[in-house]
Amino acid sequence: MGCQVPTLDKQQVTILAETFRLLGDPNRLRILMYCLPEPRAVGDIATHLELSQTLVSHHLRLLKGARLVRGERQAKHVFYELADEHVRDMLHDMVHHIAEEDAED
Amino acid sequence: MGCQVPTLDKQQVTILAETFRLLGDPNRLRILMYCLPEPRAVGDIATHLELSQTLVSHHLRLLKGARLVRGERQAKHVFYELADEHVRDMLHDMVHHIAEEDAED
DNA sequence: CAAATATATGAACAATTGTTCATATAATCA
DNA sequence: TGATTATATGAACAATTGTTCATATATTTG
Repeated sequence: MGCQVPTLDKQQVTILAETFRLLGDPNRLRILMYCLPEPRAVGDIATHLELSQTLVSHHLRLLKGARLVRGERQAKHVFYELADEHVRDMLHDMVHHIAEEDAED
Repeated sequence: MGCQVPTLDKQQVTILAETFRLLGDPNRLRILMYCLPEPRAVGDIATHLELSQTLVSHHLRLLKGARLVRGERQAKHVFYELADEHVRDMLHDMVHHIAEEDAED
């Protein structure tokens, strides 16, 4: 038999859901994916994804609040990157699973 | 160097985000988690999670639409279970990562 | 210092979404 | 068949959320 998923109580599930919710917006997810390979400046993200600077800032604030991302100031620029390896692995796993599901049609 | 996450285009990211969005609601996620160990009837889910039957049905319809869950009728009851092993693994991985992130505080 | 560049913040609005209520469909049993 | 149980559906509403606009803060450079 496979691994057991530990049972989470109502509150823990809500916390987990909160993370999923943040990943659930296309633009926010695109921002995360773009920051995956290397730290990116806000303006760079906005230009590359064709989003307004304001919108990118708002989204980054939410992602930062959930510790999915962290930003480091270098002179006039603030570079954002994934907060840690767990977030990176998490995205990797999800993309992997989604890709495999698509392939099975 | 670690594994590379394949670059997804705008549309693919949107599809991925759609899955995350569905997992982003606490009640929907609780329903999924409850169906993780074994197939569950709608009424059972509603009772156990203290949600209205209507609400559970609505959520199950969305989850089913995204192929996260599938239902099988047995007489008067419809039993829902996770659609496949990918969904199961996906949830497992996510819970795993979230749990580890919490533990690092 | 003022000007310029890069990012952040707050208010406001449109659109989406979770939930409820009322009701319909499906299946079983008397 | 009609009655009962289990689930599904549709409309309506309240609340949340993504986005924009205007403006503020921070950093560098003249």
